[in-house]
Amino acid sequence: MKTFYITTAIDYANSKPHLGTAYEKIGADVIARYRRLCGDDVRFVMGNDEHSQNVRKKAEELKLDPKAYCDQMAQEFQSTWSDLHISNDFFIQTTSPDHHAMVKEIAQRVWEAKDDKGQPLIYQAAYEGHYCVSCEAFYQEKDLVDGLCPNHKTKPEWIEEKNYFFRLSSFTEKLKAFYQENPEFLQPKTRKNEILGLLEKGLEDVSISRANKDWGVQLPFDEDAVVYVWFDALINYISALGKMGGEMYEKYWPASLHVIGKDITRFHCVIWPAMLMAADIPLPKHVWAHGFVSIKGEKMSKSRGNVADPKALAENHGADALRYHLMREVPWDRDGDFTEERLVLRYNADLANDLGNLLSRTVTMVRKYLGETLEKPKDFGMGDEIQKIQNAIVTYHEKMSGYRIHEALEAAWVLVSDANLLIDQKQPWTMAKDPDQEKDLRDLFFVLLERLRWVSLCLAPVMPEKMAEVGSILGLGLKEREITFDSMPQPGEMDRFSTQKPSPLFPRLAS
RNA sequence: GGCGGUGUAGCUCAGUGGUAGAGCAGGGGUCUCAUAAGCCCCGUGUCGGUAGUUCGAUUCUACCCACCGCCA
Repeated sequence: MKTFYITTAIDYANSKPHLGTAYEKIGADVIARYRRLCGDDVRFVMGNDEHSQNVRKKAEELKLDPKAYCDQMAQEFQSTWSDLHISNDFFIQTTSPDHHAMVKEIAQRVWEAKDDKGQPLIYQAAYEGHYCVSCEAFYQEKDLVDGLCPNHKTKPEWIEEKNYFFRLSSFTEKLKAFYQENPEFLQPKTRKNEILGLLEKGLEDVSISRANKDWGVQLPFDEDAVVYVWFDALINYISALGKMGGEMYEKYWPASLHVIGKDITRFHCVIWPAMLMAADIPLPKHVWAHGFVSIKGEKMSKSRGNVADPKALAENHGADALRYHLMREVPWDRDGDFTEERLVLRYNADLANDLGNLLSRTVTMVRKYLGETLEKPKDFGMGDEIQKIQNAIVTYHEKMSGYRIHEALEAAWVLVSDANLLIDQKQPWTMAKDPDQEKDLRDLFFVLLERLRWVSLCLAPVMPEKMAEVGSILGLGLKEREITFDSMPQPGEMDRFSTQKPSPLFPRLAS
């Protein structure tokens, strides 16, 4: 069985999940669920990044032990993800012993490694500069705005300390060659162009430690320093699989896909591959850098006070509706805007009017005209309609396997709108009055139920709960994580539908 | 400042060397199975601006403007 290891970026543990992080998790979840339906052995991991100084500071403010605070936040994140129907198999915390051990192991490996010229890949040097504690980054004089951090508008500290550096500069050519040989590694393409531009300029060495003893992973070769958060955080993708060389590692590494935001491609597509090369570990197959969700055209930020709470949105409109809306309105390869008004608009148009009502009218008519159970008609005569289902599925798979989620949804929606059209053209309520047309009526409803069955399968990655409901109304008796596209009866091959009385799947929302 | 992207109907976007389309919203009509849902009809918008290549450009080239991203 093909394995598929998918990860999302780990989140800073010191602020609650917002709509932007939710968007990333939902998109990754859709891909994970899709791969499971394709029959892959999927490992889907996400987690929290806990070694930031901000986390420790926040814990101090709350008078909590930092680790206790991290555990509390991990609970909060997981509860939100669960509310959003995220199907991750594991949630990693970077304060966990397994993660610490892995970071040390990899740091040690790199420490012992040398580049082509025989230079050590980690060396010590003095580091000084304007340091913003909130960013946990150094700034040069010219980057400051009126002497303040450009992001936080706070006065940075002047810090001079001995740091360990990773000789990233030695990897410029290797990475160029890597991108040459793996043009699909980073997608979408615009993000790749940015990285190629970086490589073209040549890479500079990066600091990978901080002089700090009490929060972080201690360097195995210097206990007075901890590993810098980024070097630490990236390693979660491996430590989430347990031990190096362990069963999980052997099975799932290298990762099939890292899903990240477009703001952190440099870490995932330059530093991370270089780290892995240095430690002699295979590189992940793909990185997908998604876009950002804005709110009413504005960037989401705490200072603007427009941070949307995904938990509340899911509670108000249903998690599946929120998932559908985000996946349909915010292209997975670009930025998009979110407003609750548009969510309601889309919900009513697509989910209530088109899909929900289609299910309702179809199943109601079947039960009324032909009874609760519909067997596949003998001498079934609408093969061309079955072919249309198949065509839509082919497009759907093309789009999904290229991670064009919003386009895949469009492809699946063809099945829905064509079904509504077909009903109006055939007018089954008229046919039902003529006993001679019963055979045609059975053919028609078989087609319609087959359409709905495949709609429910194709949309299941995006709306798992609601599509399971469709499945039970159609009497499919499916168990999540047990079905695959291939194991299901193919279009036109279903033996019988034992329908249940439908209740509105997506009740209309007041607009 | 350098590199890259975007700029098309109210909104979200697709698209082509021969003067442009979809969905949603809006207006009108119609069936009645259904969640007052469905279906049908209605879109002239200087395809960001200017110049050029061309018989002809929204589609190619150059420059400019606006916004965005990355880098400096």
